Amino acid sequence: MGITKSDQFTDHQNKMANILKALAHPARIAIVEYLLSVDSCICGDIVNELPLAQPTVSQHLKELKNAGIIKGTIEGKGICYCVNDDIIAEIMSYFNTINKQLNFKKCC
Amino acid sequence: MGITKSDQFTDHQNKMANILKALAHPARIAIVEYLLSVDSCICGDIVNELPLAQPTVSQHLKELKNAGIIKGTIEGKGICYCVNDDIIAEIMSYFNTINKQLNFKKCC
DNA sequence: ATTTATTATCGTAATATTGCAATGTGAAAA
DNA sequence: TTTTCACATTGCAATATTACGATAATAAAT
Repeated sequence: MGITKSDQFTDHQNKMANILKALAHPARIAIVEYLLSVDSCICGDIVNELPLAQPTVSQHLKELKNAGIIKGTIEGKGICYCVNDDIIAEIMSYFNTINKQLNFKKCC
Repeated sequence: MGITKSDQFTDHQNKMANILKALAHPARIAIVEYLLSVDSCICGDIVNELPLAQPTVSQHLKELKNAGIIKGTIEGKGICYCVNDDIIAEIMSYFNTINKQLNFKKCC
């Protein structure tokens, strides 16, 4: 099928899966890493930094934006992008919980 | 196309994307959460816990195993599964780095 | 040896994702 | 206002993913 049975899982499970899906592509990882590699917002040159055509980059940026991973604000002619620290905190908190549960297991 | 240009990105970017992709599905999130919800290894009843058919669950388990997220050891008739703490640590370390870089940014 | 229980694999259908050329849009600059 | 620049959208082709019925494989139990 290719269709996920989202309704069979909890909202939180679907939410986490969606957030992680947004990061589950090397181009989108590369975009996030690039946004972090400079001291301030990036206005304009993301396309030139990636080995992909402009429409492809635009699509990846859209997916990151939809998942809440990055924020974009219009700045004159171009757009200013930066990483949304709230969602990074959310991801870290999720894996922290997982890690805590792991510590209580004496296993395998 | 549907084909990712992996060769255009670094090994680490591809590796992180693959790890996160393994978790980027609510069924696989649910599997991990279930494995953590009990005190020891799970031997046998993962299929009954999920709202999916047995071949589908088997396929998801395989993807989690391939990505190194879970480990499975044959235990008599069934298989004992548990979460691989090494890879959870790796994920946490990655987002910790991201978070540190975020703190140095005064942005947007 | 046959049955039973558990997991894996195959084949296939439906849908999703990735990538890009072509084209559209909107705002600043000329 | 025309051009230019930056980005978005559309449309399409190629490939990947998700799901499951049918069936195989494997090992314990009978």
